[in-house]
Amino acid sequence: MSNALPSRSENFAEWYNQLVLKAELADYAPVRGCMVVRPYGWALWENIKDALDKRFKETGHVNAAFPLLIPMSFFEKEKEHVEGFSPELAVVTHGGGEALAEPLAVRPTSETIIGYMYAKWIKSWRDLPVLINQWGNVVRWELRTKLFLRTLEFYWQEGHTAHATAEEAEEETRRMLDVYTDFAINEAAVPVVPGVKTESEKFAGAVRSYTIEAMMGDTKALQAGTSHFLGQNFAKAFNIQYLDKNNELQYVWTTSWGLSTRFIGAIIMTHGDDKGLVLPPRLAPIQVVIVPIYKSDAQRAEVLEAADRIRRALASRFRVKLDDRDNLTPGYKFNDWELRGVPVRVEIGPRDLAKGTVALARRDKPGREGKTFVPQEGLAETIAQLLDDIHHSLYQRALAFRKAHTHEPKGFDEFKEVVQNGWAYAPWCGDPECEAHIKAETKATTRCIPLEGESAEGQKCIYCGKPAKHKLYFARAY
RNA sequence: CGGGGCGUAGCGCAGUUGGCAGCGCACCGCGUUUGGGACGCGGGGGUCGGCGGUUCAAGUCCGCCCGCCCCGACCA
Repeated sequence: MSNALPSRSENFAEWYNQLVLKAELADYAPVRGCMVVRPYGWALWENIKDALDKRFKETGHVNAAFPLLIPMSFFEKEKEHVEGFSPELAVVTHGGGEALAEPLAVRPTSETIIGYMYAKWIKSWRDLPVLINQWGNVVRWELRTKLFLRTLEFYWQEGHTAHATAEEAEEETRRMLDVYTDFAINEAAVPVVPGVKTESEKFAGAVRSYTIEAMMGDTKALQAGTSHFLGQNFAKAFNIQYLDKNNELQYVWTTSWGLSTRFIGAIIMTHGDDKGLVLPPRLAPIQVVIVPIYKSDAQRAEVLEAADRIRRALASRFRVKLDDRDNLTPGYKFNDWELRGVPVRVEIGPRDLAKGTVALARRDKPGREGKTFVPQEGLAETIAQLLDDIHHSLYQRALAFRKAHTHEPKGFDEFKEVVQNGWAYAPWCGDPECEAHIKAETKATTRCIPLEGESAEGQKCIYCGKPAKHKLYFARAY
């Protein structure tokens, strides 16, 4: 048990850090707050990327790439945007050995440079809508960092669209929120609450921000994806104008939406257990690992041959790995693959050769409990069903966890109590000052006003007692 | 930036009153093992975070600096 992780209940933060390192998802880079995404972590990101990219294309978007360096002056054009982002900009002041005439910001997000380009490209109502997404990296000089959840540099996609009308832009904003919700639930098995951010929690420069909020294994909330209706703020800042059908000059309406490598953190903290990662089957880099078991050299040859035959038979349907490392015992490999979160493990040994079976172990039920013996005949179909079953039970388990830790406190005393270990769903007056007091007293922030929430009609603010405007979720958050 | 912890082999650490730089794991070789974290024997590997000082002698004492991690304020 030399590689044992701390348990989640004893130290969740430490469990998380060690798990990321030991499962070889990422490692600390030489620069504070930066991480190296290792091949296993990147493979997971690639699967996230593929699943999202497919959805973006299906909803009419195309990919492009905008530059990493942005003239500093661009950030001064939108008032809220500059206030929001200036403190965390990394700035390039020198190039080619000389001081630059104008410093360049390393992009923290690309609304400004894309806005600048859209102003060039958009002239007519016929040019609209513009539906572009970019996969890339951004830099934000955060004070306090954590692997995947908040690093100085992170990878993400950012969609930027321009529309003729507010209605169309709003519709786009909501459509992409739906895409994220669908992705979270149906690919990552992560239950999320889609909703609207309050004024104080919205994106710097947005009219309205939407979010998907997920509950982590320690009951804290994580903003797992965002979609912003930017109104005409950036259009006016960057002069993105077009002539409408009546030959009148109009500003466009824009949106932006993003999901980052932070989502990997969401997956880890939603599904992981004390033995390590539990990866959702549809995103797992390795869906099935085959562990051969043998004693003598003769057995080894026989078992490996059968194991490889099984690998080939499964390879067309699943991402499969045969663990033929000869210097490790099966017991070690079982633990190793459980740490790495592989959803299904196939064990094949001499006894199976004789009987035409394999042992099948499911990661969501670790140890001997999740192990069954099944015929080799029809194995692919058995595994397909098992992966599907694992996906659904992971989702249901996480959903049940969230429900069990979501409360509707009667008064503020109870509110303070429940947000120490869960979410509070409570009425609120809508006053940012009241929101700030709640945060100061409890560390809980407003997460979102759920799209499918209850009316706050006739209810009183959980904090100040004034008439409530919304019923929303409060939680301590990452 | 405030509080805490730490910097010695790839990782985790020990190093007493200043006196040959060590242990466990990992790694390499050989052999035996292999159905829930195997074992024996033999090996390789060091700018003790950096700079300066005290001393015959510094991982150890003194000063300065740097870096990382954790907890807070800020944030996807």
